[in-house]
Amino acid sequence: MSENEQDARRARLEALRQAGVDPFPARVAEHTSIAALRVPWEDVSAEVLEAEMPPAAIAGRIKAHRSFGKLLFMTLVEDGVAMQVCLRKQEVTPEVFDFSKKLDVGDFVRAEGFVWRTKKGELTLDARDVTMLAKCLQPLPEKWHGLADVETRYRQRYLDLLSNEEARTTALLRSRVTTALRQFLGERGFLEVETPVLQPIYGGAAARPFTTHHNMLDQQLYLRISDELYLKRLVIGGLDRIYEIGHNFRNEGISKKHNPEFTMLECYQAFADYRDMMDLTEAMVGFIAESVLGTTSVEFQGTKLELGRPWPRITIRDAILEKTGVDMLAAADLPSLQQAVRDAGKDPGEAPTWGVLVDDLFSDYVEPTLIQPTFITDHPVELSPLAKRSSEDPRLVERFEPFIGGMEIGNAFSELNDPDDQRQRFETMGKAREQGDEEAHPMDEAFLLALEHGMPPTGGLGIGVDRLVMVLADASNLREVILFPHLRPEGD
RNA sequence: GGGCGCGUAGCUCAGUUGGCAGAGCAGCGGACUCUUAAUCCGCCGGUCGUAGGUUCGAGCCCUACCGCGCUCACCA
Repeated sequence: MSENEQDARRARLEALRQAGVDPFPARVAEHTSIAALRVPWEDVSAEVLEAEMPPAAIAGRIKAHRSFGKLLFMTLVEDGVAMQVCLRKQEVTPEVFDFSKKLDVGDFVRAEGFVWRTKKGELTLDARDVTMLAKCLQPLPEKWHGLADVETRYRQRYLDLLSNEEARTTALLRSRVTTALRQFLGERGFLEVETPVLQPIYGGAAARPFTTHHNMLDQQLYLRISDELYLKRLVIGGLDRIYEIGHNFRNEGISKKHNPEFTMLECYQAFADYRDMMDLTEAMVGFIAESVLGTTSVEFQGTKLELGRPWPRITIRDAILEKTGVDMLAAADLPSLQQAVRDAGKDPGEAPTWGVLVDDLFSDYVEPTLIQPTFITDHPVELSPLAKRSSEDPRLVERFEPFIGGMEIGNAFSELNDPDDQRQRFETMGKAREQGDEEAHPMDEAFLLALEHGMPPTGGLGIGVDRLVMVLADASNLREVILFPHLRPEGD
């Protein structure tokens, strides 16, 4: 016979049907989870098991299948936990033995028998009956080397999860992170809310949006680039402590730190400012690390990070001054800042405005050095259209960004609640748009109307959940912590 | 978008100077009552990413394209 493996599996599927066996039954007869079954018997001796013969039934996917003449072993896996099953020809009907011999790796079965221990000491289910739960028609990745092809790991993540322990570990870790996040915020009285993904006007960040269309309304809509403007409306409405964990969509480049859709936590606390949000951020990240890893000390890309509080708080002015010798506040317009940069022996580049040059200096000379958790604070107002002005310097805002591992993992500020100032900021952004800045914020009259109804002093915080998970999972690429990262369509 | 690298059997990978496309695992047939990467014997399995070109002859050299990775640029 020269059939390939798929054909062979199809043939066995047909044979089952011919024999009157449903290869995809709906019901699974009574069984115990493998994890739960192992617990009471893990340390019980072969002699005791032999004498007691505890009856048991388990269900799982066949991970390995080894057959001898009159003896057969297979390993079942259920929810990540494995257990060996054996069939002895003299103990089962010829039908059951024959059926079991023809099972494929990847099939799901239920096995019923007695808890037992082999001569090699392995806890095993000595089966008397085996039934089909679901046929697997495709061969699974090789048992020894697993699945290494990066593209296949992303496109067919289920294979990655099945064959690479690390993929499973990361998925579990990510889930525990969001659980811990909800626990942390819930304990502090924050309410989880949901706001629109489809928005008539996008806002809350500087980014190009994805555009879509509602057919019946004949309305252009955008996939949100941020939840911010809706969450603030809720604060105005008296929901004083709220958060949302959801996807944002930004129509930009893809890199190991950027996916077109990513998970953002945004939370807002009325009667708080950005200092309070720094306290909250430190406590939150520490709590999450402690919850999922049991420690705030983590290894990230070869460096030990201490995520416990307190984190240094450095103004963006001081950070740039320290790394470049340039004082952005002493050189408070574009030409003088450019000159200061040149005087420091560095290239000011093509930055069109003072604020952008500040941002460039920060990105080039400071950001890569922020390995240990650090708050960078007090950004130029020009870069922060939704943040409240600093009472000490109107050129700056009460804003901070937390950095870990050289990555920006969030953004936060004392929220701008002066509707007239907010209108001016929008208008400034409007001019930038006219000058070709596609990422500048569009005017949002509905949001301004909401602000005019009064928003309390409020602290707002956004955390890039994917990047935080990267740090905790020691992942070098965002795609490792996103189950289905965006890829180009498969070519031919 | 630029640069560099990669793409060979279902999976993991070899493939020499351009000279008949290979191994292990998986699969198929057989042996086997304690294996757990089972073992042993036999067999099947290929659009060498795609399309062109050079050559007597291309997995290998050249060109274009597709996909993936790294990196730079762009970008929170």
